[in-house]
Amino acid sequence: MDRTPHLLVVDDDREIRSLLAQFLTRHGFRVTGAKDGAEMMRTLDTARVDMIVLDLMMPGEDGLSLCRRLRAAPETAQTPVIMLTAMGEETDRIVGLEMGADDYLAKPFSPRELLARIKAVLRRASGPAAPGGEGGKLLRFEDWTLDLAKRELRSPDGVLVQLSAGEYDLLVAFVEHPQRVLTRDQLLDLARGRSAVPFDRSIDVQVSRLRRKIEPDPAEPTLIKTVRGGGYLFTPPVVGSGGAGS
Amino acid sequence: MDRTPHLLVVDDDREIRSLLAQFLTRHGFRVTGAKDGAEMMRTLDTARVDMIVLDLMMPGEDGLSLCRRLRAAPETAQTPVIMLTAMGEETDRIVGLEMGADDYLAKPFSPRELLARIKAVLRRASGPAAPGGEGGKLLRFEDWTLDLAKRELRSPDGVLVQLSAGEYDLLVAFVEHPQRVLTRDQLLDLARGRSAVPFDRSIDVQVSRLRRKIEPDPAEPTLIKTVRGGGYLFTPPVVGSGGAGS
DNA sequence: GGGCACCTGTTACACAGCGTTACCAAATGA
DNA sequence: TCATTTGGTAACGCTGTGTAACAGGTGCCC
Repeated sequence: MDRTPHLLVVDDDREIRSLLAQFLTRHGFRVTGAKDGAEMMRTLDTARVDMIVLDLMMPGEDGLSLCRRLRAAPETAQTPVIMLTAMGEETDRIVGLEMGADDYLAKPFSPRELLARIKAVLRRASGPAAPGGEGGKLLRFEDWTLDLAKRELRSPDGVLVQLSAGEYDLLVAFVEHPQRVLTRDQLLDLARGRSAVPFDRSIDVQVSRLRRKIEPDPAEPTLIKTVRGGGYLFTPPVVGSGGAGS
Repeated sequence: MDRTPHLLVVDDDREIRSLLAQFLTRHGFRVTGAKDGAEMMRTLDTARVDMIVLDLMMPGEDGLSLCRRLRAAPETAQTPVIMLTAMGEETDRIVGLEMGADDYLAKPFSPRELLARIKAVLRRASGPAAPGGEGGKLLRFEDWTLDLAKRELRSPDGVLVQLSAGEYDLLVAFVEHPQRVLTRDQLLDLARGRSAVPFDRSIDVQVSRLRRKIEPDPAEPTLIKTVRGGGYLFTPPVVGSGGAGS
């Protein structure tokens, strides 16, 4: 299962579609392009889409009309829409928001801005139906299951593993940033919300305690690897996560 | 150990390069300058670079075109780019995604602002784990398998070979630049992110240790050959992703 | 409130990784 | 051949990491 948020970019300009796709993919999204309303509808018919980035000005049916259709159909009424407007279309922008877009962005816009808006809208929408964002409550790695709602960890044989609060928080920090080297500072920030004091060894000790509970052989760790001079690395891929932002 | 982020500043104006280098160095970054695309590529070929600050307007190949090339090459597709644009005519048209940069800054800008953007982009770049196909992080040479996600090396018979962090980093440097002579300086930069001190023999020693673990006969190395007066050469072809070249 | 169980950060010590040094061998050049 | 340069690697010491032991803190129960 793939919980990476899936974006649908609708724009008649092939160049823009491709640049957007490239940029957003690089930042952890799955992106599909559509050159017009028909292609958009075809995609929506067959794929789960977490959000639509919609150009306002398009030949044929324009973004406004498409947005109205999206809102009218029950399957897409809840799907967030970000509207791209050309500069100087201020009035249209208002109409766009009235039409049911969740946000808008005036061209030309900076990539950083687009990314911020997308994340904000996804976060806002991740409450009820949308499974993107932080939606998934079950995270799986190797054959372990981490239940974020219940704060429970189940081993591959389904046994409940008792974790202390600190161990659990540390594990969540790892699981939400898998396959990346995390410094002790980052882990301290993610799991404890504080920064390091000189000669702080608390992360080391906590990692050691966590390993004792989840590693098949704590003396030869495979799940949580040490990177000398760097920090620690959670090695297995994690599924069920929406890849938390920074 | 030197894990300070390495920035590559590309600008044809020697003055600007030097000022930026000075300022950013003072704020804890390692900075390399390049006066044009060719110099940029040469640096990227042999050094680990965490981020590129790229001037848009340059004689010869301009920033936009360079940025496209960066995005097209698998080794640099993920490297964040901040674009420096001259305020004025072109700016509005270009500012958007057209450039494929992660952020942009209009000249004249305050150094403080650049610093803030750099930090923001670096923070963001380490956010969601790089996508691009799950489990695609496998590199193979001869019959060895190097798993970049898990930081593991498997021998031809599938046995896990225990590598220390330093040995692993060195091997990655080799594997990512196979079949070309790498000087000790380049290896030091790629594997340790630092530059050589006088009479530095650490690479020699580390190569020796690595050979002991991966060469069939360490006395007669075949994988890592010594190039007298030049450096070392990783001989086997590497498949999986990103052969060097260009 | 006192006793108790549990958690978490600190300290201390053992050990392993890495850079430096030193010495030797191999390659190069005369 | 010898002299010189260059690379291989053993040995050593510094530094980073694993973890046992300890101490203070917190919440619970009687």
